[in-house]
Amino acid sequence: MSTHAIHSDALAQKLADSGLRNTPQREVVYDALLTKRNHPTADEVFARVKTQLPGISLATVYNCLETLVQCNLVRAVNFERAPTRYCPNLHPHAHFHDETTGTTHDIELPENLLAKIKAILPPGYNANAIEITFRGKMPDSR
Amino acid sequence: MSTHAIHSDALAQKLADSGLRNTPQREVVYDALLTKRNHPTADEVFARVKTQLPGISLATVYNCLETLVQCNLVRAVNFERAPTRYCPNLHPHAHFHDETTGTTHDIELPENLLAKIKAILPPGYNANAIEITFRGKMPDSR
DNA sequence: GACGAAATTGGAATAATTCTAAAGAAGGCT
DNA sequence: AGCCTTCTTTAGAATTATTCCAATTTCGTC
Repeated sequence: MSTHAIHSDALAQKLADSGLRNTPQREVVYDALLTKRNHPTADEVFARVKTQLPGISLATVYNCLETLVQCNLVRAVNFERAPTRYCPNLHPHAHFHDETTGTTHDIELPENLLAKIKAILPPGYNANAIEITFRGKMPDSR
Repeated sequence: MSTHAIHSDALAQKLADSGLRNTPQREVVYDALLTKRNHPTADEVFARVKTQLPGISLATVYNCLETLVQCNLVRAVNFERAPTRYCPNLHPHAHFHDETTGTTHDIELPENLLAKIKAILPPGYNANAIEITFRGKMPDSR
């Protein structure tokens, strides 16, 4: 069984839950994110999936990514007006943006800290998403 | 002494610290942010300052806002590819983006919590900026 | 196998921001 | 005061990520 096929079941399931169809395009896009988890942009995903599905269009890549975000299989990560990046890590986590290399890295976010952060909201404020982003330098960015 | 003048001293000081000049354009842009602190976009700032300096250009508004950000007088706030908003609140704080109205609100961020958040970074990671953004619904957004 | 809905496609359109080159102000120096 | 250099502003063009559009294509269902 290929890596591709391993994930396609979970994908098909989530899509079905949302009343959406599974398609080759959605599979290769999702697979591209899972295979190399370095927060690619839509353009980068496009480049990757073209090798597997040469006829795919950039518009479709955008559509598929949006669909995956809607299904909660992928998170869209925005950083200071740079192109949106996509992240298949569903655990609660923050992002660290390395100024030197421009790369983005996941930072584990303990549940109890997440709770503490949510607790700073005044009563009545109801957050259904939190985004925490660091900018700075990493040990090995020379 | 006008509100305008009250702030222009601090502005002139910070600009001088960075080797930059004070100009009428920079003053009215900064004043526009201080007078109505509702996280305006560059376009909104442009609309405000035109009443005081009719000949000002949008490019200049962008330039001035960028200058104020460089001087650490203003923070640029980005939320999911929406136009950048500008915030003259220099205290450490998070942002809450109300899904219903599209408005952005400052949320006080206690120093010790900020320290705890920074502490999740692995050794060697050096953050010089943190951005924390909530998305959700506020009590009074009907 | 035909029908209707959903998905994909290429290209045009959008919109925030940045770039560019020229004109305008401002401070320093003699 | 006058000149020189540097910084700033300006208008408009350019850029670029993303979305929109209308026309196929695909797919599940009857």
